[in-house]
Amino acid sequence: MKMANETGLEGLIYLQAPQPFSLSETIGYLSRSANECLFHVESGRVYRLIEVGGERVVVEISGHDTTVNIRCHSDNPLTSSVRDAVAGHVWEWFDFDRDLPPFYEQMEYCPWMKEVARAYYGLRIVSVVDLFEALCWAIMGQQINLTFAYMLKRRFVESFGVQQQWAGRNYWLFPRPEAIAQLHVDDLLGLQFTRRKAEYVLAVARRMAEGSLSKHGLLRTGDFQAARRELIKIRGIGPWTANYVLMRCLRDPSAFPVEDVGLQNAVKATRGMDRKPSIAELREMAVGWAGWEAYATFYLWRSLYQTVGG
DNA sequence: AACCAGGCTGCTA
DNA sequence: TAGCAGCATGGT
Repeated sequence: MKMANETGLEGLIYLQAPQPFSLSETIGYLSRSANECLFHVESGRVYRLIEVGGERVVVEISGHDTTVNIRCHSDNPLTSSVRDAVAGHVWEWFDFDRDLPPFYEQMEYCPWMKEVARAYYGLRIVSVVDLFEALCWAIMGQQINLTFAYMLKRRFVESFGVQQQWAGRNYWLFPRPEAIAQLHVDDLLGLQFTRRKAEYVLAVARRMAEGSLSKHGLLRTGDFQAARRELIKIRGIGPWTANYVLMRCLRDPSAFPVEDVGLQNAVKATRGMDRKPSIAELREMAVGWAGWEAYATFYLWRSLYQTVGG
């Protein structure tokens, strides 16, 4: 991983953000749900508990578009290796490796998408760094409204996750596959998982716990298509879920969850259609996005809700 | 109260 | 191979 000008002093890390980058748009995206249980936004700052190198650190993110400040709160003094790992985590979280100008150049040829691209200029895909979290979140979100999906996630996290307090507030780490692998379907039915979703999540947890499924393994060849095929072989992971995970976790900029109802509704609203586009129509509309489908999708999702800004 | 929701599986033809 | 019923449950 390449990191630009990362320096640190005690618990403070400065990341020089690649340009363009908009921290306020990013925070706007992170503010989309009041029901989010894994991080929160307060006074324009993002707070989240992460675990890197065996160390648990509450990161507090502030700053501006050119420099992102990460204040680290931990029980132990930060070693340089943990500091590097925190910096790397945030770097990936905000997709700082991406060279974004080609995306905007390409969107200029799509009359309606270029407006969306301009509206959220500097927004980068906020990734879900942990593969297990990304898979579970996608499975939980299948065919239900987002409000209910957030509730399912909260119950799952608060039942089986790792809790830590800082400054009088509870923070949670997403449950580990090893913990979930030991559960039974019945343990999740009480959280209002459907039987199917419970089966899917447990099977994914067991694969990850035994090591037959991992982020590194999926990315090993660098072939996103191969990763997609491997994911779709798993029961409960269909095209939408595979593409969602490729987009949010494996960071394939061409991943395209075309089956996504939210995306369809965003296109309908953006283009003033009187109905949702069919999947075939959406594919046709997206031919000009080639290579950047994930970014176009993310921007369209962003257009679905309004925030007061960072 | 019907219809929708960030789909997937497994059965039919 | 393609089409589709059934799933299961909360939100609006």
